Amino acid sequence: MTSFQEKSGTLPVDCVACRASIEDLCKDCALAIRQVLVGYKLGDRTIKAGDDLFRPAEPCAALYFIFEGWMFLYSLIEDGRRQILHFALPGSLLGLYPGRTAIYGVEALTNAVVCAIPHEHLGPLIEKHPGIGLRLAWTVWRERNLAYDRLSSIGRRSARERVARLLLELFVRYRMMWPAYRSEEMHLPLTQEHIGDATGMSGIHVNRVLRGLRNEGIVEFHYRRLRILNPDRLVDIAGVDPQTILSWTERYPST
Amino acid sequence: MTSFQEKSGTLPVDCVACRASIEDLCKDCALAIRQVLVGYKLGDRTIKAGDDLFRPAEPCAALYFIFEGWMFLYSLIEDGRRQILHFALPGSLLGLYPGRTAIYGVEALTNAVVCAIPHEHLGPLIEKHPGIGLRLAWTVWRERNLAYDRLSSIGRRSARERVARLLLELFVRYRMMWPAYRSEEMHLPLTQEHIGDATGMSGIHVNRVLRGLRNEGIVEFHYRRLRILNPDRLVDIAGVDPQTILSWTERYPST
DNA sequence: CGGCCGTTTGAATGTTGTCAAGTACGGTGG
DNA sequence: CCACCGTACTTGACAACATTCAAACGGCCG
Repeated sequence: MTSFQEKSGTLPVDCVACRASIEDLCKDCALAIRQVLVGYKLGDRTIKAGDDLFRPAEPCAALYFIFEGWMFLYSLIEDGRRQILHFALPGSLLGLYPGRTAIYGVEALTNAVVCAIPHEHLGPLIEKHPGIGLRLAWTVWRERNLAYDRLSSIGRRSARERVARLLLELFVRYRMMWPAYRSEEMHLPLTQEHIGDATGMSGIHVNRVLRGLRNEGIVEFHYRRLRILNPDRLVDIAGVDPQTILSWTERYPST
Repeated sequence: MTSFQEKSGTLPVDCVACRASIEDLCKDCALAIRQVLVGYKLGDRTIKAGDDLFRPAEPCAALYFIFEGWMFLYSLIEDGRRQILHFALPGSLLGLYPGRTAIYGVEALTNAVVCAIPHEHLGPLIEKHPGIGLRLAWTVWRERNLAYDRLSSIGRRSARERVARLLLELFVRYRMMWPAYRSEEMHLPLTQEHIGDATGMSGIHVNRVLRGLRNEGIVEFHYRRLRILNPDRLVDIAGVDPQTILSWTERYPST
């Protein structure tokens, strides 16, 4: 049984300096608004790799932002098979809307830190700062679009194309967060099983596809290390247009 | 080239009485807020069955609500294959956020009427009525959850289960709109091709699956007429829990 | 060094897609 | 009312793709 009340206490997140969580909500808001958010926050929480923030069908009492670490949303079916719905990087929004039980679970891939805003603070927060409501909607909207992208990939593309698309997505989203490291290599904390569960295929077949991509000098993924050898070919195989790739990383339009 | 300026003129939607479009945003808002929306509206537009409201990659200049008719969101890939992302019934939200080109297209399955709120009116509207921002976020959140449901279905379930789930979803969502007709029969304006494009399978295989379901006395779908013969079995095959089914139809929590 | 987890590979099986041909429905014009 | 036409549905045979099962290998950590 997980409860957001058990705050870590040891790791107070600095909301004002926080690059990750608040970016989409408050990039061009006055610094003041960030400080406002601090007032509505409940506390922070750390989750160990492999643990759940919440499980499927478990009530979820707060709105979370990931401050640090990788997590993923998943759903389970009766026979134990799992579908990964979304990989959540720092800045992702995690549980919205009070009194509802989540239809999916959230598990940490690495050790992670999330900050929580209790649902009952949400109404007052938005009354005071209406702009945040629209930004919230925009953040969810983006996640919805990403889900739609994945839907086309899984529904209409071959195993090879699906794997290529997922690796590309994770690479692009990761690199946006640390643009300083302009490397074609990254630490990707997944197993081939995870990739299979995210792309709707068996882990074993993921392996075969990866071998193919490696032999052709396109990408290498081995023991949680991803190397993009031929970015252009990868984009080509993934079959996503540049427009769409941009949409994975775009920020709230500052008018 | 479609443009929202070409208002129908012939069919002014009555926003105050409108059951469909505004329900989620304003169910327990004062009637006054509905009247406010009228002021922010641009006009209405009719779309003939088979026509697009907008095409993939086409800029989308307004926020639309479906007032009447069935539509669907789709994306296309190079070789012409299509993935249907979502079937939109009256009340669905259609294009959010300014200056962006949609990554998908929207086509009408039946003749349809939508009402449009220009993006530039959105900011002022929400400044004045902050509650609407949160409701907007909630609406999008629901669509995101629905997309996640579909993702598990397509990614992890057999053809038979996927078809069952889709028919169940459409039936449940449809019946919520007209609860008066408590019939197990409905007009479902799709071809088997549509079902295939939505479930990630070929139209031909959809046919085989439907034959199976018909032979077992579970559902009949023939020339746009859907009949649920054995609801319990259908839910069972679709493999969705009652909790999830409820989430497809739930409304904004009135606190 | 041993054990464990994740990866790698092969062979057999199964599900779904493709191709090709035929059939039924529903609307239109005579 | 009927003949006609186009679209959608139906069916079978075959091929392609992905899954499953089983076994071995590899890195990593105690």
